[in-house]
Amino acid sequence: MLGGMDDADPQLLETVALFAGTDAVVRAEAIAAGRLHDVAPGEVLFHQGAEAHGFHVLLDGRVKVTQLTAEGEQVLARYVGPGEMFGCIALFGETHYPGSAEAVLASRSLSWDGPITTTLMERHPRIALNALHTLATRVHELQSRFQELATERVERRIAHAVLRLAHDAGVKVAEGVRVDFPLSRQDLAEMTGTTLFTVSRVLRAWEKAGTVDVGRQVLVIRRPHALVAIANDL
Amino acid sequence: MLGGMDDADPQLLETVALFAGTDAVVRAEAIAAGRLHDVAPGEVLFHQGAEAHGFHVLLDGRVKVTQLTAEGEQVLARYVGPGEMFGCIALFGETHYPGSAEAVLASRSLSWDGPITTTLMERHPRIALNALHTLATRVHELQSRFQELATERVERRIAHAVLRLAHDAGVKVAEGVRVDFPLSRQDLAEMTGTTLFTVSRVLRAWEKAGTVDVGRQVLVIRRPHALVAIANDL
DNA sequence: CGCTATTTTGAGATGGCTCAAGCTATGTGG
DNA sequence: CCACATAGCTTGAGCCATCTCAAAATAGCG
Repeated sequence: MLGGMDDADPQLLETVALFAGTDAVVRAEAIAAGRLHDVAPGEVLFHQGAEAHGFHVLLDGRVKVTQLTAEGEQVLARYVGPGEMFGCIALFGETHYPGSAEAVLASRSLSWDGPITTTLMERHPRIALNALHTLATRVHELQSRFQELATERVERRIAHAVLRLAHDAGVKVAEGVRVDFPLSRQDLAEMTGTTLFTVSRVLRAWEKAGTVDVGRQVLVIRRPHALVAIANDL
Repeated sequence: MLGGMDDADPQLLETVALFAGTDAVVRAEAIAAGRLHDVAPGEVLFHQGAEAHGFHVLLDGRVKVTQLTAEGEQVLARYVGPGEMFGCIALFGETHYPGSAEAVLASRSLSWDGPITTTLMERHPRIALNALHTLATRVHELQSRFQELATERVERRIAHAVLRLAHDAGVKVAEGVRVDFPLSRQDLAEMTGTTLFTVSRVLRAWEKAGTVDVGRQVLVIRRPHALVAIANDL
């Protein structure tokens, strides 16, 4: 973790949705005003309940955002990929982070504190509109997940979660598509509102049917269309 | 439903969060650019799947936003109260409404189409920042509901839903706090991911314990603290 | 090569769903 | 003003998807 951004690559934000439609000068200004963080897998970027000190964009790697309940149960809010923003709820809404962010791969992020973010957006409304677009998409996705949890059985929910992971974090390999970061049964359970035991049974059944290959924290989707069929209850 | 806003009350938007911190001239400009809609209970403001034709602010009344699944099950996304915006996901994110909006009381709303909204926000970044604040709060609330659905049993979830309704749409009456619009067992079931039968049993049990009074589409909370105890599993 | 975290599998318990039947406010037309 | 229709609600009984808990197997790591 380090500050001092004078030597930073000016192209860092070129493919970041938040800065879409802004010109290079604005992006350079933003890079200069931000702080760059480098974290190793397992390192925590911020803790649930901590006072929000910034708003982040992930440049590289993968970050997992979780929420812990009062009873000690954990829920996995989402995995953040390169180019996505995170830790933004605290900044625009609450004053404290509603969840924790932990790197699951070596990651690099750029962050800005509240006043800087506000100034940036006031001067460049396009950035605020981009952020609105992203948050609107997030609300929509959360509503879909809520609907799934409210109306679908476990197997379908897991199928949806796996398809989403394949789409957002899948890399092509010989046998199909592999999720590009370590993913345990527990993680999948926390995403879909079930237990690691049930996830294990479901994945095992899929493996026997030749739909996926599973290993320790490894998931390879062999036949995506079979999962689509399960997800859509065909 | 009517357009032509020349005779509209210039104070219409004074207490609307989206316009907080803007001056009267800007609000007058916004009112002039918007369309006013009057709807009776049961009337639909927009249908799920329809192309988004606008972004709305509720001035008076109460609107229910629902989503229908491919299998025909319904989920209740939220109730919208005076001063809140709705139908905004479609505008900033998707191009079609992800849900339907139906008035549950006589209601009045003001709406703007996409280009007007964008122009307004580009000229007055404060409005975009206010919208960001609102959407961030929505994401946070949705995450809480998701967490509840994923980790809590039915009775606690219903208690949370009822407390939220009392807070957002409660009016003081002699016996306690009444939810100020017609609310069926089915509605509560669609909010909490359960069935109307289970909701009926739970409310009945609470009534016997003196915690609430229930009737046809009527709900009065007599002892909020008892519900808080249930919601927090004390 | 042993330690530890992860995963698998089994057996039993159960919360909440399903479906059927009856009940009761509320509104409506005669 | 009453009989009736209707939408909303209650209650019961049986079932089953999923959870719980225990124990063993496996894989990776130091």
